Amino acid sequence: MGDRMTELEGAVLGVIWSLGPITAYGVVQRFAASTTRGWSSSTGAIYPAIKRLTREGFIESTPELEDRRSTRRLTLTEAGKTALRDWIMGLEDWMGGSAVDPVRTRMNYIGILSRAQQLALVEKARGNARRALDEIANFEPDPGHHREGVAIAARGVQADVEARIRWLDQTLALLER
Amino acid sequence: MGDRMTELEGAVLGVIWSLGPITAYGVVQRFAASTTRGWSSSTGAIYPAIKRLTREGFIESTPELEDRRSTRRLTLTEAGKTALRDWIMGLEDWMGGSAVDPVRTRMNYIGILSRAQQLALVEKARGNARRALDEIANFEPDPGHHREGVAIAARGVQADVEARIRWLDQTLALLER
DNA sequence: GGCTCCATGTAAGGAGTTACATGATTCA
DNA sequence: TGAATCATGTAACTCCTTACATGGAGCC
Repeated sequence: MGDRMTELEGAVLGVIWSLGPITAYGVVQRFAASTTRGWSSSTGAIYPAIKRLTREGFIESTPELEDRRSTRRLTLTEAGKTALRDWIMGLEDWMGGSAVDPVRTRMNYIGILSRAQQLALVEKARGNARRALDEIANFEPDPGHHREGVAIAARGVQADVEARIRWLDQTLALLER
Repeated sequence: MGDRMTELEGAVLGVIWSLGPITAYGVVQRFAASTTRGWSSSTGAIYPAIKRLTREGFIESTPELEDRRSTRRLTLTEAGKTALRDWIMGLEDWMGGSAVDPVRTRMNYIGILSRAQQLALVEKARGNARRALDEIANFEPDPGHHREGVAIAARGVQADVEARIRWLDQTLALLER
């Protein structure tokens, strides 16, 4: 792609690289199963993305002959691997600061709420975070060929959610005081 | 709005509530100045959002008479305040887990990189995070009428980025070993 | 035979991005 | 007077979401 790839396109290349040969449907399932909420997992996003990436020559699509569904197995071409590397290394300067987060965004404006509502909001957020942490703990990744990166990312998610819970606990103590 | 508001719309209501009366241009500047990267701050997103919210009756727009630019000061209507409260309290179950993050996403696929590239990536991410932390430390929020929420959100951002740096430090140690 | 899952797609609509256009005000 | 900033907006484009459509495979 002459211009930069979207996060979805990059992630699709990554999934095909680590889990491929895989069907487009499999890619969709993979996104749906992610513990990280916010991934689309909608066919209306992923199929067109795969089509674009195929058109660029990054994905090779070979039909499964023993299946009369129009099943096709996807793998990365050499150009696709290069594109994946470039996408990963093309981390922008602003990435790695704090991303937009729906909980923090809302927290800015809790002054408009009653104290009871504020407490309810923070407790709800903490409940959400705890549930997410459980989900992460129980999650076992697909047996892809390359586990190291997945394990590192998983620790990142965990550290993130744990820090959030500590923050919410402090906030709760502050508001209850 | 019959259907749910977007994050941008909610945040716009929040900014107008906490900083208003404020011009649309001022709202744009406020987003641009945010330490949280990922906010649009594009007129092509914010002006139409304000238009939608005005159409819904959430924003009142009064022309500034002593200014021949078409300057208008925005404030929230009562319906707008209710909508802001509903948006804040309408935190979905999945919010508060981990959001999509460009650094973590890429980390999943570092297996395709050489060890040198892996180290470069992690170091770059850590540099980004450190810079973000500095920016947060030096940031002083606008003197809005309601500081408590802003202070809480700021602590959240700080905790988030600090956790990220610890994670990246560990990852670096792991990869260098 | 019917239900569930596998598998691939498209159509309509909405929201955000980039880039452009226009003009007033302020300050050196 | 010229440049930077204040101030409002639109047009084209891209991508994502929701919803729908279609049909084969596997299992009870």
